[in-house]
Amino acid sequence: MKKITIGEAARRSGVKVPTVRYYESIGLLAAPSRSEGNQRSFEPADINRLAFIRHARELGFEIEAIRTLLTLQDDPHQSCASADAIAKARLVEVEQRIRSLTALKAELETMVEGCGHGRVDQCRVIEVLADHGQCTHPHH
Amino acid sequence: MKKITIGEAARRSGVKVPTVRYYESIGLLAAPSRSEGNQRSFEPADINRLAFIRHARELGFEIEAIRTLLTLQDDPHQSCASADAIAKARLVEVEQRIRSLTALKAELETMVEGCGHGRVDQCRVIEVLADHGQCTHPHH
DNA sequence: CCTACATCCTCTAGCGACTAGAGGTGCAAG
DNA sequence: CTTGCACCTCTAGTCGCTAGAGGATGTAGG
Repeated sequence: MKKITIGEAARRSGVKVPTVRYYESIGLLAAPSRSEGNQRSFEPADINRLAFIRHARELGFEIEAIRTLLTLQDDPHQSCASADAIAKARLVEVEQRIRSLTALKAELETMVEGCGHGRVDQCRVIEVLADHGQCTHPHH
Repeated sequence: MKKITIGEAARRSGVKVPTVRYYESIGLLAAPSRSEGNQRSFEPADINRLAFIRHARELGFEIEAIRTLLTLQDDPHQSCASADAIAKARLVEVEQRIRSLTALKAELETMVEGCGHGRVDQCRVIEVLADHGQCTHPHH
């Protein structure tokens, strides 16, 4: 058995060292065995689990959603309906967020374009912020 | 002078009561005068300021950016270059975020579509999460 | 074997922008 | 006068880490 230190686990999974310890502390990752000198010694499976978590985090899944996804992964004979539901919910969130950010972008563009680069009292950025009624797009 | 209570200030500005107190505590809003019984009494100008803050927050500006925007608003003879720069920076952020979310959306769609609604060991959602190499889009 | 240095350990506190709750006071209507 | 809501302050919690203190371990070179 080659021992994988936390540093190497971090490098291989792309999760930072303190974050690995954090995941262990919240029970997302099982506590690994320890060396004589009390240092963590990870298994290859832990690296996979960390990579899974990292990827899910990059996709914006919350820790609790990931916890559910991981329990599903741990028991591959279950129905994947929950995984499907979680992913679908996340998709809806992302679509909503894109819509709202797109409206926002239009708003910001109007602000920036309208700015005459003069003094504040003619500045459209400040003006639009002060008066919501000037919003051209129903972003909120 | 009609006194505006914190509750009415909240209703009129769309900022929640505890959040109004929070803004005061971090110096975003000047501490208002108090009634005999130590209750806050706001001016109409405070409502405008709160509405400004709320709108800026909805547009995703950070508190420190809003602090700068507010000092600009307080002195309308200044150049609006800073306001312009802040808005432009925010626009760049928003555009970046939209791009990344759009890639994410494609990823999630692939996951959800591929899901045969069977057991976990055939589930594409879990599979893709476990193996970053299966990502079709360079979202991260 | 000793030293230097990177890496590891635990623990606590901090980030942003609030939000929730405890425990108490003020105020207007019935 | 009492009911009941709105107000007050203060502390602690949220999420997902991140930073730092202060110390122990592991490894490579001399």
